[in-house]
Amino acid sequence: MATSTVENYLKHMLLLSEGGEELVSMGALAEALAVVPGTVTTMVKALADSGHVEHRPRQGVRLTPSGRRVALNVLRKHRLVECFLVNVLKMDWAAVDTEAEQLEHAISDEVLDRLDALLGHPETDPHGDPIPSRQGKLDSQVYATLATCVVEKPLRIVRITDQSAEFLLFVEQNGLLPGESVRVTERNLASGLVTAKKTAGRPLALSLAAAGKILIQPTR
Amino acid sequence: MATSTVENYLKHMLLLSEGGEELVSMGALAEALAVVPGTVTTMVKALADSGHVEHRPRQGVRLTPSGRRVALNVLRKHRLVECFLVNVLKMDWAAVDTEAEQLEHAISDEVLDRLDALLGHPETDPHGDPIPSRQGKLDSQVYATLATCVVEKPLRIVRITDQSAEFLLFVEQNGLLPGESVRVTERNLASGLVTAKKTAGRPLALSLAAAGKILIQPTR
DNA sequence: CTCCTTACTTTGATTAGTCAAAATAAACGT
DNA sequence: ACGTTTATTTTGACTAATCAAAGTAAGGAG
Repeated sequence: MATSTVENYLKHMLLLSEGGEELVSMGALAEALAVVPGTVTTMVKALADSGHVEHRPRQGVRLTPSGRRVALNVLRKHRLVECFLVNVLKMDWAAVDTEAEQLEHAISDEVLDRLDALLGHPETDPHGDPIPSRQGKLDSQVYATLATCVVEKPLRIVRITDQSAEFLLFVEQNGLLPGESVRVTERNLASGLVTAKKTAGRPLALSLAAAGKILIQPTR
Repeated sequence: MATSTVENYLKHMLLLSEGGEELVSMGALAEALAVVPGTVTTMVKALADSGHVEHRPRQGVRLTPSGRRVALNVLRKHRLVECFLVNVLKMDWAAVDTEAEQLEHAISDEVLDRLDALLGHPETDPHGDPIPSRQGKLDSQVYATLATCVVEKPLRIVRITDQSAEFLLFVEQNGLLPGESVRVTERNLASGLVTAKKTAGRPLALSLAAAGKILIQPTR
């Protein structure tokens, strides 16, 4: 069995390679895992020996099919646990990521399946992040964001791509949860400001950086 | 925070000292934790340094109040998780101990409290083992067993003190679950055999060793 | 082309937890 | 009381994961 450290390395490689790039850099991984780069190099070499990754020295690292399988399983656990914590235990949206970080390494596949059934086989977690299927299929649809969408068109929020409690709290308090309807009334590249408005609500200003973390799709 | 290894040492000390004895021996701990005795000695000395136990060289070890507090918290997590797995996820009675072994170190106090509420503040887990209260109170009532009770008196099974899947499966298949009514029709010390009979059922023979793992109380 | 910056790798050391096997102490039987 | 058994402790070594700091490669900027 993979240790939880190994599971974390693989999970973060998956998350970092989601964003399109093929090879994941040591620096990005070190950042994500909160360790120094030297540690990552060492660990990645070990992971390469065990066949979970392919390491191109000085270039980056890529998951092998076996590594990807492990990573998807961990991600599935993480996101289903988040669903459980929010939907069943009614926990705070912003706190569940930290909790799931621990639980994802402790729950068995058996528990995972039963949790999945209990929750009615959800397709996304409370933040809108897609849940990998039992067979390892992960929805990798590319969405527009409040920073890139067409102005004045009606939109639906589908996903928040920042798990920090701080940002999630902000999102929650301004009613920008996945599923909500919204439209962008103004976008000023020069000032870096985006103004969004819920169907029945006052306008809300956000930075381009923040707007870029809110994924949307056109309504209808 | 205590590592899960530390939590396991403390938990097993608590369980081993439940049986009345004051000092827990290195050998018993090593056995329970499936490590060699030398490892336990080393670890116990570290635990003593951190104030969780009091170590009497060549005699044994005892939990300090702080160690006991940690141990009770872990045990509470373990047993509440077992309740959850059986009552909510409908998992197999005999399998949940192993699962809980992992989860007890991964769930936060926050999740613990919500789980407790969800389950309706149960007092015992599915095997009848008492759940420590949030304040650290643990029911330490001493029960009679099928090996020690009065013959022919009506009894109620309250607890099974063996978590091995093998034994639990046997218990389950013969309907000796906690809550069931039963009486001992015969006990032969020479042959080491106990015969038990459910109110409406055929007599069942067990060894004294097995009978001693089934705790009971007289009905009414 | 050379120097500089930046990312990456290597090296040596550290911590937690473990085992094997040797050393020691206590208890026990005759 | 003496030697033997048994439990415990000690010692030396190992693995996983980590960091600090020194070394190395690759890609610009001039």
